[in-house]
Amino acid sequence: MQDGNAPAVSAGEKMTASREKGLNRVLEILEFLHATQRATGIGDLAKGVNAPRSTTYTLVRLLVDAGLLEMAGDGNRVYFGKKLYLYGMDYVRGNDLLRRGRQEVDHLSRETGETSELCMLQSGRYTIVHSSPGSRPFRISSATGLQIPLPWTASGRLLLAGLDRAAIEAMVSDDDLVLPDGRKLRLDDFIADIAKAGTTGYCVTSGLVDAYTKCLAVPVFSAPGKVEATMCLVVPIDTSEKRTADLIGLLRVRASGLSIGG
Amino acid sequence: MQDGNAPAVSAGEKMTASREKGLNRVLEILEFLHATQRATGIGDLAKGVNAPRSTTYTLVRLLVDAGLLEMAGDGNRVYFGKKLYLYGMDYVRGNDLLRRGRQEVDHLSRETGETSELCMLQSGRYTIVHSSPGSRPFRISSATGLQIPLPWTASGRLLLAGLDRAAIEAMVSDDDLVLPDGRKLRLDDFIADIAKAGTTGYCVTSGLVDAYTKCLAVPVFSAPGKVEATMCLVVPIDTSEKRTADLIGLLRVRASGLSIGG
DNA sequence: CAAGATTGTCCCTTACAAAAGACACATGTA
DNA sequence: TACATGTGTCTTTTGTAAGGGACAATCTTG
Repeated sequence: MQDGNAPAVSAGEKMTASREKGLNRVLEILEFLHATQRATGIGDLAKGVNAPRSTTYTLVRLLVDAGLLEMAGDGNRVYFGKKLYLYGMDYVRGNDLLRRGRQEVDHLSRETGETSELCMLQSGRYTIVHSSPGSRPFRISSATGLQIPLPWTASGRLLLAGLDRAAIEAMVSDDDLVLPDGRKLRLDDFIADIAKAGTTGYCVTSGLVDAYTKCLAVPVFSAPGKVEATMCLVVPIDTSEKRTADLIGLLRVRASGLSIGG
Repeated sequence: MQDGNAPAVSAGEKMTASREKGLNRVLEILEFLHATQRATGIGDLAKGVNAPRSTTYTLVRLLVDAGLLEMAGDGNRVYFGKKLYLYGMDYVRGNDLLRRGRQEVDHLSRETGETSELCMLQSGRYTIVHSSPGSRPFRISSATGLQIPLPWTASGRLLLAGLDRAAIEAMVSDDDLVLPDGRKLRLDDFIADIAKAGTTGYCVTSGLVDAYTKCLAVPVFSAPGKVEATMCLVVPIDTSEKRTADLIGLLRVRASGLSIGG
């Protein structure tokens, strides 16, 4: 039986330092680069993913040869490579929803002037898959690919609609319920929100991730009842009732255009 | 010394069947999916990359958990996952040239009505990184990510400009010199073409990949003398001298806008 | 419905990759 | 001039993951 699932070690950092599988190391490397969003030296990379230098060198060379990573201009830094871009484009091509969703989001933000986003569940976390900045002087943009705890967002509530309590609990850790400002949501309230969002067909949250914005989200269905993604608008928190309602109406129309059998 | 670079085994398929590294298997899987461009069953995948079934199952599960692959809608097929899309977007974000190049290509094809492409070297092969179809009734489009032997294209000649003979020979296999219609280029002619393309600053090839098209290409520089990419237009082979010249002129202007210190 | 092919899971063995660490060579900085 | 810090390459050891193969559970198909 051994242990199997990483024992979390939080701080200790000794943990028998058992051998790691190369593939996992690679996944960590990619994730690390995604998190840092910049070309990184191999030494730093080794530190960042907590891997031996020698191993890191070997893996990086392999990945560079394969084209998944590229040496960044100046010298000894690496970042994502063309291959990953090509694979990503393949994903888009194979995924109608994403392709059309991106267009719709771009269109929406031009039309409304507000920041617009397409969001999906990504291995149990809320992920901004595509976003288009609004025309407001102050940008409220979160980077594409950003992963945020589900309870922080309106979209999160919609994405979990239709799941039973157990499934929801499995996806939401205790930490996730703590908002950026320190407040802590009650799990029951969150689950109630989800149920409500599921029935009303949209969700609005105010001042959750920050104090200045409201998030209006609607579901996009891949099959009746199955929420595949959400589209949302991020607007100033003082947006009027009427405009909010109008925007939600617009969102719903557009989302239903994207949905399949929803 | 062992062997190092895969001995090609063409047909025999016995080759001591030495153990393969998991990471390499993964790279093969990704490459296979890229080549087939469709969701694939795990069994077929195992056959496709010539790996044991058990290994393939393990690796696929790992990759699906990591989000690099996703189970495709119907049942037991897999294809690229959201993670790869996100990494790909990171690549674009970190790569000015690609970002601006894509825009320029889209713009060019709208402006001229011709199919327009951005091409780069990708681990020693010519790769269409982005393409935008023209407005002609018959589409002359090759898929993004397609890899083609360097000698078949105008862009290939430009991408190799600046390299010495040895480097060129290393990049071009004998097979690469055989055109789709069976004709075989002479290596010396090809190298002469490269030199000429390097000095004139553009390259035109007629009827190389197919009998109906001409390819007009210009280099994009990432540093003086260093060709990082090419932009090209694919036009009907009977395009007039004058229009051809005009288009090349346009291409050169746009490419120099993209270039850095070129 | 039997015979064949395909799918998903599990176990055991051993070939081999990950890790540790030594080395040579750059840098920077007291 | 020494001293720390970072980089890139090599070698050796050993823990473990890849591979082979066996299994039950579906789908095909004549």
